[in-house]
Amino acid sequence: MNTDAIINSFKQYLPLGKADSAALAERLIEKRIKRRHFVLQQGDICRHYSFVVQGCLKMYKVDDKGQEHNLQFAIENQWITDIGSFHSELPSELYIEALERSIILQISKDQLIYLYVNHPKFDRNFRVIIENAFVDLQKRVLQNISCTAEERYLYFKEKNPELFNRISNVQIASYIGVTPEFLSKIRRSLASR
Amino acid sequence: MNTDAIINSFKQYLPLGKADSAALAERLIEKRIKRRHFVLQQGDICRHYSFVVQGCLKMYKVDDKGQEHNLQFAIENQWITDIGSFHSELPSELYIEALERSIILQISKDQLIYLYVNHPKFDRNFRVIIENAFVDLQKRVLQNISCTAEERYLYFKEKNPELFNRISNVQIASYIGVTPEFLSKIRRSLASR
DNA sequence: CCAATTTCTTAAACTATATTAAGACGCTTT
DNA sequence: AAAGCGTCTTAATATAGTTTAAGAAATTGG
Repeated sequence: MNTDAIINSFKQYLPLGKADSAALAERLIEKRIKRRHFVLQQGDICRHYSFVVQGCLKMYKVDDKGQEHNLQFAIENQWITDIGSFHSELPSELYIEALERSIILQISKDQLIYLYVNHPKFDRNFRVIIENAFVDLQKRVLQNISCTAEERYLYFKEKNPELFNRISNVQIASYIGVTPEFLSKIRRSLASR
Repeated sequence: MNTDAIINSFKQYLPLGKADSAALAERLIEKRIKRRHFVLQQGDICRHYSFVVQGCLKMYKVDDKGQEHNLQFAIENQWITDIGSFHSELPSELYIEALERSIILQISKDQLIYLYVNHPKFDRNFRVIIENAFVDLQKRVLQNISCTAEERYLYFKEKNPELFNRISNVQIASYIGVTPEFLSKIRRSLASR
């Protein structure tokens, strides 16, 4: 199990010392997920935070009509989890599914609390991670209530260049909240300018 | 300055001891805000977390066309701040404005960090507050990309009964992301069933 | 490599929402 | 009482986005 990436990823916040890193490494579980396989399914309790070492995951909800709505993607060095279910220990309404063959590192609630209590840096680090995610999510809400689908598409492309070239337009359409047909129309209109 | 409400509000998470409560109370600033006056204006750095003791505030963005888009409301016992600006110390793009004559308690970044370092319960408490806000925000994104305006309106009403009867329809329309005229249409259609 | 599946696109008809303009109502302020 | 202001509504017209259906191109699984 290679934990370099995850330990490295904390460097941007409060870097971990040797003891912190070791404590973390001991508590991680590595999983390999095939394309189209699930890390979390609706109805299950989300028991882990997952860090993507390699690959790409999506988290989404399926509505009454069976349509999928993408809430979040995660590629290398990003975290993904249903925080609501994780903390409440109630069944999740979401799926987390691999878009590519992926390798993830997971930590359970018990182990995370152990880290919070015994290695205070994790407390701070995870708060910063959530705060950043929160700010991004606020921007997304503002966009959803104030921008056109075309603007949301261009913003997604600009802010996620890596992801943009890695996933299908169907996935992007589901994320920005339009049908694939309409996204196709947007793309044609943009191309012809 | 009455700090009962704010100390009480932490009870639902990790209750504060006497020393914690006193440390917090010492670091709060009380402000009285008149209707239509600002706690934060676009271009200013957001220097405080604000806790509403009494009254009602809204946080919103003004777009290029001068339209307001409501990101968040806060009534009694709720927190409001531009977390992005607060942490980055960069100018905010948002306004926080009083919809009613309000009383708030504010804490600055320095003082908050002091609490985090010397009274670890605040670390945990503020993380939980943000996690809960994060989960609500995710639900709102999911709604925005998957529900009709009518569904968003009904959900808002159900989840915010207090607020619903306290603010104008113009404010609700701006929050759910439709024009006031269209909200009026939705309401007529609902009334006639 | 083949067969199956998914993806992307097009177009026409339809539905949801925005825009513009106008008038009615209730609240404040003078 | 009058004037002004914000709110709510209505309606006509315009635009944004969905639905349905179909076919071609690309990707994937065996």
